[in-house]
Amino acid sequence: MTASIEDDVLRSLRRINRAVDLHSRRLASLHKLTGPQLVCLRAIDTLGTTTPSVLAREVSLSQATLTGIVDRLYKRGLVERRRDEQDRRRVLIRSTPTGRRLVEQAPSPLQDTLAANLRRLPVDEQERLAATLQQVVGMMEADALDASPMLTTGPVTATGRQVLEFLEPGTRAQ
Amino acid sequence: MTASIEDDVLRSLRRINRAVDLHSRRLASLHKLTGPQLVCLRAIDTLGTTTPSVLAREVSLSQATLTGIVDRLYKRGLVERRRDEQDRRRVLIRSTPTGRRLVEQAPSPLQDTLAANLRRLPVDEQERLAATLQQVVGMMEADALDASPMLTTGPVTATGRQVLEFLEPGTRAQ
DNA sequence: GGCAGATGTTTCGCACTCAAACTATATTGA
DNA sequence: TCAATATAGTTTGAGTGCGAAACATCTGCC
Repeated sequence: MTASIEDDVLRSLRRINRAVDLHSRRLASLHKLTGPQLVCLRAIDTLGTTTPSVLAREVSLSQATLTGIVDRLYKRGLVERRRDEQDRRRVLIRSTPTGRRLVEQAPSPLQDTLAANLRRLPVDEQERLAATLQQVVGMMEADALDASPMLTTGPVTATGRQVLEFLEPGTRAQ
Repeated sequence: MTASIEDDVLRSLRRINRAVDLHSRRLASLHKLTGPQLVCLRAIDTLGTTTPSVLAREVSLSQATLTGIVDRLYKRGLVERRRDEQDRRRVLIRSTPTGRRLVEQAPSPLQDTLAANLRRLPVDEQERLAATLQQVVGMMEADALDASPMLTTGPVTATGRQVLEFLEPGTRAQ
C-alpha cells in the first residue's frame, strides 16, 4: 500500500504539470502570451534592468531556456535587449512601454480557477496548502544537488557561426 | 498578502515542474529511458494489450503526445505495434520481452529522493500530503472543463501523404 | 603585453507537450 | 446503398525545457 501512495503522488504531479501547461496554452490564445512568457515579463518588469543569468535564477529556468523566451518577447516588442558597455559579455534586458502595459492588463499567471478556489479556502488552509507544496519542492530539490557535474570549457575551435544577429548591427565585436 | 500566497503556490508549481523534468533527464542518462517513456512503458506492461487512446487517458497525456513517446519506445524495440484486424482504425500496443525486462529493472519513475523522503514521513503525513496534491489537481482541473471545444471533422481532401510507414508493409490499407 | 582560465550568453540537438489538421476506417441514417 | 458523421490515430507547427558545445569577453597571473 506504500507503493500506492507513491503512485498517487506521481500521478498528481503529472496532472499538475499538465494542468499548468493547458492553462498556459489558454493564456496564450486569449492574451497572446504564454505562462512562462508572462512570468518572465513580470520578473523583468519588477527587476527593472536585468540580465539573462539573474533572470534565470529568479524564475527557476536554465539560461538556455530563457534565451528562447526572451527572443519571443523581443520579437513582439515587449522587451529591449542591448549589450552592457561596461562588460560586453552581458546583455541588459528591460521591458518596453508596450510590455509594461501588457503586464498590467494581463491576468495572474496562476490559473484563475485555482486562484479563485484557493481564495475560497480559509487563510490557514491556504497557508497549509502552500506549505505542503513547498515541502514537496524541498523533498525533490534535495535530489538535484548530488549528480550532474558537467564542467565544460573545452578547446573551442572557430567555426565562424553568426551570433546575436537580432541585436542591432555594430553590437557584435568584429 | 493573499497575493503572496498565490505567488508562493505558483512558484512551487513551477519548481515542481522543473524538478520532475530534471529527474527525467537523469533517469534518461542512467537508464536510457525518460520519465514519460518509463511511465508509459509501465502502463503498457500493466494493461497488457492496449490502444493509444486508452493509454492516453491512463497516463493523462494527449494522444498526439503519446504517438511520439510510443514511436521512441517502438524504435528501441520495447513495444510492439500492430493494426487491430477487427477495427482497422485501432492500433494495438504491447510490451516486448525486452520492454518487460526493462520495466522490472528500472527504478520507480518517482524521484528516488522524493520517494525516500516520503517514506520517512509517518503514514498519516504521507496521506495528508497526497490528499493535498489531489486537492490542488482538483482545483486546477475544474478549470479545464469550460474552454476548448475543438470539433474538427472538416471536408477531408486527399493529399496522398504516407501514414504509418513504421508498421510492417501490408498493414496499411491500399 | 599576453595568455590561461573564468564568466556570460547563445546555438544546437533532442524530448516533451498540445491543438488543429489530416487520413483512414467504422457507423448511422435516409 | 451510400452519403453524412463519428471515431482512432498520425502529422504538423509552435512553445517549452534541458545539457553540451560554441562563442565572446573579462580577469588574473606571469
